[in-house]
Amino acid sequence: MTEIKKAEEKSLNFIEEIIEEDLKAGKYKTITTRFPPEPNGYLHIGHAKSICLNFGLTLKYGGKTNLRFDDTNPITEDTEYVESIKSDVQWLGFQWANELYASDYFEQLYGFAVKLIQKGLAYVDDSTSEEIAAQKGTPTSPGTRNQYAERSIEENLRLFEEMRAGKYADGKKVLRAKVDMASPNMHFRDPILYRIKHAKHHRTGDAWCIYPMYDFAHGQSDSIENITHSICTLEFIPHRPLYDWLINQLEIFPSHQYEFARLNLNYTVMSKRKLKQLVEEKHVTAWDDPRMPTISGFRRRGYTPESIREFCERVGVAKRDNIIEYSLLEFCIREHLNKIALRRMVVFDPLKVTITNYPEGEVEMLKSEDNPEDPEGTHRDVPFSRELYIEREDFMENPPKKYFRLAPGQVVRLKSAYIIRCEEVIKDADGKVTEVRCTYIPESKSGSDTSGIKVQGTLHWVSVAQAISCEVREYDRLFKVENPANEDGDFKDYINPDSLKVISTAYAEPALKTARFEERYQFLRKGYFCLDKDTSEERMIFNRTVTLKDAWAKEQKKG
RNA sequence: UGCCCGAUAGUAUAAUGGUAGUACAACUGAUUUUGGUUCAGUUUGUCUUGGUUCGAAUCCAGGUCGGGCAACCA
Repeated sequence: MTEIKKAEEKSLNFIEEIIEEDLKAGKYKTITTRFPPEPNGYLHIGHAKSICLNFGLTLKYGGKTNLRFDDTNPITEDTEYVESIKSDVQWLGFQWANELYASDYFEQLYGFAVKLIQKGLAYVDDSTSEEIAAQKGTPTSPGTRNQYAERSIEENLRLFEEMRAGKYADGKKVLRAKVDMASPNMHFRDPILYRIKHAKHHRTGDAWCIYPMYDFAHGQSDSIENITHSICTLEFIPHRPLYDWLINQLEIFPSHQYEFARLNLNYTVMSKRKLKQLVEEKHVTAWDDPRMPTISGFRRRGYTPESIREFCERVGVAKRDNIIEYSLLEFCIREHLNKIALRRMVVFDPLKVTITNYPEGEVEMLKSEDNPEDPEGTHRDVPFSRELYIEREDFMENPPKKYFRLAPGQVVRLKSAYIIRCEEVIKDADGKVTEVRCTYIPESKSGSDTSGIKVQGTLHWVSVAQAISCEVREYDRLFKVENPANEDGDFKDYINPDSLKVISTAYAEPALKTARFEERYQFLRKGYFCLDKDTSEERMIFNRTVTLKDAWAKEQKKG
């Protein structure tokens, strides 16, 4: 047998390399990761990358992944977000080992803080936030410590207890770690551990009026859960020394933090704050507006979990900043939908075609494949009659070169039906074409064509009498520029005003009468579509998930 | 002007001292009852300057460029 290396396995990303080394070295028998969202907004496609990474790792190497809500700021957090996050993670196809909350650990974290005070490594500071900021120094000049840092352990213990008891108003006191005010790492300059917030927490209610800061909650929660690999994004790199310092001083399970570059997508924004603004200021209809890069937005738009997972796989995991091209996402969804979508015909902008040699009142049912990619080869019946609609753009009175569609004297095939020839053009007083009269070639019937006629183009069509009127929503990029966050001024100035186009004149073939929400459709020559939740008993509404690749549009652009 | 992270085709991502590869995008062409799909092919890259080495994308040093860090946010 020849020693040709078999198609090389997919190379590992840097986190997988670390895990394989750890496992090989016997550092851990099994790994534990966590996905740690703050419930203060909906998840976006960037979170999807993190979800796929964290859950994917434990699926690959064996282990478990917790869903942990990082809910240490009661002001911004809400159960609505908790619910949306859970449903998004499950929709993506992942199941957490435990549903946990940083707020579950408040008592334990309080104990950690007491321990730190007892070790002389934390103190209560009465300074205002302005004073604290001023004393912090700048990245190029060291900070200075104030007199509160000299308080005795006993006094700190008493004061911290009083803070918890609600004796002080918001902002009057904070608990700070005593580390190094001269450190070049700003996070070491006596970071704040606890602050006072007399606010109702979505889970603990009024039980607490002091809340731990991120740095005193995240790493500790990781440790409590025995997280072996705590994976986060690049901006937390400078926090890592503090993460390690606290775990070390507290003498608790040594979780380790690893950082990767967050996902950015061009022509959109990827921050919860900005997405929230778009929702609150009504630039979009909701968090799940199909134009939003949220998981719920993509879901409503018609993206499948498989396609999002494939996308997250393809973008890779590394440490350099990146902006992924939207076309990769589109490739992933087309690839999946091409395999599973049911083919249907829908005319968006109808132009009436009368087949003058087809008997009036006659209706013929023609078979058309549900999906040519599907080996099962199921079909549905499509009615054909004397009066049809075709797409207005599929007819031109004076066509340019390489126009393969209908024109005076020209022939085209109607998909799954007959070849027709354009005989006559009817116009109104303004010269607008209102009807095209054609003849059909009876022996050109699809599947049993003996006409010998060669056509250049095939059109989609519907029979007027049986067609269903419906609405179609076409979406385009939300922003006009590749990276709105990087432009001068307000990112909202770069919103694409044409991101939504509503088509109310669409006519669908009758098979779509039984369209279902979970089903995916390809409207022939138009794109992939799904039923929108705004659909009512009276009217069906379809979202365009993505267009088909369009070589003709490209050709025209070259014009 | 302190500290930290990074730099491979248009965009991502491999190559872990030994032939710079893959995907998307772009472009040709073939097939096609979807101007879709599929297939075949083409173009395009190691930030820079030195050094180490038989050999450097990879190691070392200097530079350049990009990003992050001074919230009682996470």
